[in-house]
Amino acid sequence: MAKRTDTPGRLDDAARAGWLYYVAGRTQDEIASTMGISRQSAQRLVSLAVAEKLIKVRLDHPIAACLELGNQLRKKFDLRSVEIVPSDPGSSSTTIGIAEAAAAEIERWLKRPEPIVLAVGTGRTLKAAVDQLPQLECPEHRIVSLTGNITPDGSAAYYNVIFSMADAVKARHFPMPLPVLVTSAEEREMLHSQQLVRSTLEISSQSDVTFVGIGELGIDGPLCVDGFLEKDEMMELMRNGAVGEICGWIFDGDGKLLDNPINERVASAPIPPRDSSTVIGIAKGKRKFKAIRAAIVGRQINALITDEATAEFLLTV
Amino acid sequence: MAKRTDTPGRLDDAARAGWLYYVAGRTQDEIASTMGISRQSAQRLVSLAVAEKLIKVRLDHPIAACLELGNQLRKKFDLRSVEIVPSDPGSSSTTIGIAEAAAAEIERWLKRPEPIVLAVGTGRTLKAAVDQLPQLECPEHRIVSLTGNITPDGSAAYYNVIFSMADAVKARHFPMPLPVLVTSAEEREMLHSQQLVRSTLEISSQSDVTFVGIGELGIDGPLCVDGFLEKDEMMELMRNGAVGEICGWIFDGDGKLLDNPINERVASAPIPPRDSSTVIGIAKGKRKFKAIRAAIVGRQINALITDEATAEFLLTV
DNA sequence: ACCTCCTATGAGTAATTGCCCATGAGCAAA
DNA sequence: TTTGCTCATGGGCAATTACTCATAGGAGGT
Repeated sequence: MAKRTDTPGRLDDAARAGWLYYVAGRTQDEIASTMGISRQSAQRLVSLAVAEKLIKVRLDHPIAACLELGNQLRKKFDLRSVEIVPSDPGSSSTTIGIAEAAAAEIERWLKRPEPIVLAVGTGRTLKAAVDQLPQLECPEHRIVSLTGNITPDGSAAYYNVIFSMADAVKARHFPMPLPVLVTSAEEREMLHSQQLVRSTLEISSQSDVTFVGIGELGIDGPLCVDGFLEKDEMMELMRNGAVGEICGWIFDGDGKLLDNPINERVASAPIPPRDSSTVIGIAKGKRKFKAIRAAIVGRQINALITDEATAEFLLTV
Repeated sequence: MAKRTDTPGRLDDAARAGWLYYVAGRTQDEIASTMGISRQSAQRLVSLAVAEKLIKVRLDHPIAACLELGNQLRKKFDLRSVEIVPSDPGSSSTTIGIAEAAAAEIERWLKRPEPIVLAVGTGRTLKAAVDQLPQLECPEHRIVSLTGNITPDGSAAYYNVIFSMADAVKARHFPMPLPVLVTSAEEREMLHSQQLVRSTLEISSQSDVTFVGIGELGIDGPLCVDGFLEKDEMMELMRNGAVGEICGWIFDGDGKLLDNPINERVASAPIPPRDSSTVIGIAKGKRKFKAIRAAIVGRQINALITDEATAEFLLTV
């Protein structure tokens, strides 16, 4: 995953080829001859530009069906905002589409003139969204992570997105210098009382807008896959009615945070208050249906970015 | 030009198809079967989405701005090619950046398989560019100098670049065995009628590509600094509207060669014909703004390598 | 100095896309 | 109803693009 930097000019070339191809609309043959390389090399540069996410495509048209679904959802659940993107029935990706839409929404918030605090959770979907962000300069804003950046084995949590975000967005950013899960409620108390952590928690509580992924439970869910919970712990949770999690905070089918030993060990900041702050959940996909519904009805989130299929499910239940 | 709005659903479909194509990365065949239409219709929807600018493509890389500027310049002045490099506001160098870019361009030409004639002018910028060239073997090409290699005091002209070029590039090279300035139009006639000079002039007129610097006038400009003109001659020229020179050929603010005693004494080859040959000007910097602009509008050159700041100036005037 | 491994490159080929044309449906005017 | 026009459609085909494979060049290790 680490990017090769041994040929720094190569990305420049890729950018140039990608620009000529996508923006200027030249063919790869023309690009090849203007850049003095072979057609195949031109093709490689173009796909490199795509692979490196130098090329950002966005669709600038409200699709009527999506808008309508969004409106209905917003009314039904009293949400602050809902964004629906088209479903792609042929893809099993849990990020495609909503990542771009979330990136656009993040960008809109960051382009506001007045200083804001933007909080981010964690997860693959959010990571994919942040990867879509363009370079932005917004020194007036603050970006804070709700979740710790250390995994159980002591390494940096890959899906902690604030570092990726810092690469793209020039703003003050505040990681949470904590593990994701600690060993006991007491340890959490102790860590949270440290000055550095306290001030980060304080900032997060003042968040104007928060972007969070919504994780489903299950042995294939992120908490297990990323090694935060053992299989038997997961089974125990699910027996107790848990259906989803946001930033590690586990909730049941009504979206109520569970009162159990796991939640006592979650070191994440509390989700910013939904009455004073916009908390946008980003998630789609059948496996997440129950978790998303619970997060909404339990008001763990008050805004949503999802896809058509998920929206239709939410309207039927 | 007015778009039909009688089928409002059509743009939605276009948006959906465009989304599936560009964001979800599906093929048009897949889109067609998903949407229940023929492949051709899917293709039409996708191109409609592009034509209606529903699809916004953005390149997130520093050189994107340069490419965009270059494109605008190329269109505005009908240039064959334009290359813009990032400006370095902290540097007052008139060569940094464009020298490397020019070297890359020279290299691209020299790597062409078919034999070409490459002509070079003179000047510090071009010298810096040639110094960036790697060792190349291209015995099939010919490299010719447009300008003489003897200064008024009889020594070799330091900024005559063909000798530096010969060090790096193994090709047949043709210096111009003349002074830069002669004493009269008659002397020029006589010298140009020599067999050796005539054949060199003949080669230069067949140049496929020409690289020239653009000199500004003024008592700090190259013509004065290098001792080709006296201060009072320079003042006289500037009173007559001269703003710049290429290979010693002095032109006014409209890029028209001046009809005066100095130009009659310039022994350089004529600039190769711009309708049949690519003549690339290499220059940047505030002091050269007027000269560059004149060279372009007067079509002394038909291609340009410069930096962002200069490009922005050229777009505003 | 030699060897090995890795990566970039170019050719060939399959897949995909863009374009032109003939056709026919829809619609307005006669 | 007929006529004439426009425009979407789908087939066919040429152009363009993506992928696979074998090879060459170069860095790094022995």
